Amino acid sequence: MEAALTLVGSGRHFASLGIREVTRQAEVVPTSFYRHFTNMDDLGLQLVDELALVLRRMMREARSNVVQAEKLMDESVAIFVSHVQANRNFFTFMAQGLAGESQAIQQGIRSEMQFFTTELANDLRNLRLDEHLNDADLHMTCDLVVRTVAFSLTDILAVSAEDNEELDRIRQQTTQFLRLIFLGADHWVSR
Amino acid sequence: MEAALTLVGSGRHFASLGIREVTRQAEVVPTSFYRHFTNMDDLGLQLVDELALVLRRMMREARSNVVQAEKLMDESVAIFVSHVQANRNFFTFMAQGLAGESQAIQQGIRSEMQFFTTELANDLRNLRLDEHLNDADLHMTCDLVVRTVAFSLTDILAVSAEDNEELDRIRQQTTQFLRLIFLGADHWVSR
DNA sequence: CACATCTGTGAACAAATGTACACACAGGGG
DNA sequence: CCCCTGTGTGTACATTTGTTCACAGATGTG
Repeated sequence: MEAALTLVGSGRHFASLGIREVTRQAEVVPTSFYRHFTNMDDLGLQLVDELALVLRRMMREARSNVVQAEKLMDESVAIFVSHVQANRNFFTFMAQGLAGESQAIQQGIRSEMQFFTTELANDLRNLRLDEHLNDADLHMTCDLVVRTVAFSLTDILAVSAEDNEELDRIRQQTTQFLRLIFLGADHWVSR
Repeated sequence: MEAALTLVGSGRHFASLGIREVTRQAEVVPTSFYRHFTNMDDLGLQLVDELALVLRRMMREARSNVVQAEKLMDESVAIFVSHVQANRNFFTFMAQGLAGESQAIQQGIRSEMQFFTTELANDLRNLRLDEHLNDADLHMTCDLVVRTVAFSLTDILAVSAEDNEELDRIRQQTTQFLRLIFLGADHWVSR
């Protein structure tokens, strides 16, 4: 799995990886592959499972950093970006899987995002933010937020990890997106 | 190119297609491939060029349908969805390329989206909407809109083309996203 | 008509791929 | 101590792949 991620991180697309290629990278004989996976698809699914862990760790850190609603967005975005940097290959895999991977993998990533959305909605409820929104509308808002952040993934991954100038631009832009969304949510009238 | 799109439409990922595979689908001998392309990457780039045409056609139709600001969003979303249906394979290719394809292809799709964003901003200016926004903020808003619609692509492509019920849900959801964004834009204060 | 340009064909080949099988060795539980 | 289970190895083979080359028919232009 690590070998697959390495290859993905080096510009290859997961869907185009072969068994032999992965085992070569893992410095293991091709036959060994079948000891752990039946398929490349199988490997992908297990990667999704690990990805879930990465996301949960990120969520935990974001939650523990809630100091004030004021800086909430800037800090959350910053945490997101730094986690992407720290797990670049994982997130590259995720970005690739958002649209394109096998049915099952795509489904897995998608449901992970849904989970994330739900958790975010809960958190906002607990923080007593956006109290004028009913559950459906709050969920809708969070959905849009998660999508927006997920999309910014492609921006982050498109720039080299050291280009701090550009990274800062992305952070700023993403924050602005979120600000715009929540501003809309503020004035949203639930029916 | 048509053969490649067909394969992509049938669940394969573009990055995993081989020359022989494509020529087989095209009912042509492998050697013929080199008469037209040097690479699979080359083929992909030419697909991006054609994709640009598809997008422009869609934009034209959306523009000609501007009747009133009231229904603008619903109709634009409807036009988008119907174009995706009509060019399913093309849009599948686009969704795959948003994150994952070779550097050049990804870059191509990305710049096509930027073009789209700029055009949208121009249109809104001409319609005298959101006049309180400065150019930068209007562009930012349009960027978010385009991203949101692009993301909904993955939703549309994930459901079968006949599931009208689910499609309607997606249309409705996307429209709501846009409504939320523009509501935010309404109250945005440009500095 | 002659000619150049495009596009497609067939045969060929070295390289790589997925998968199967029999075997080896390590570790831990009975 | 023995044996079972998990993991890795080496060999093997039929398929598939990318790419090459020389050749053939169509096309349109002079």
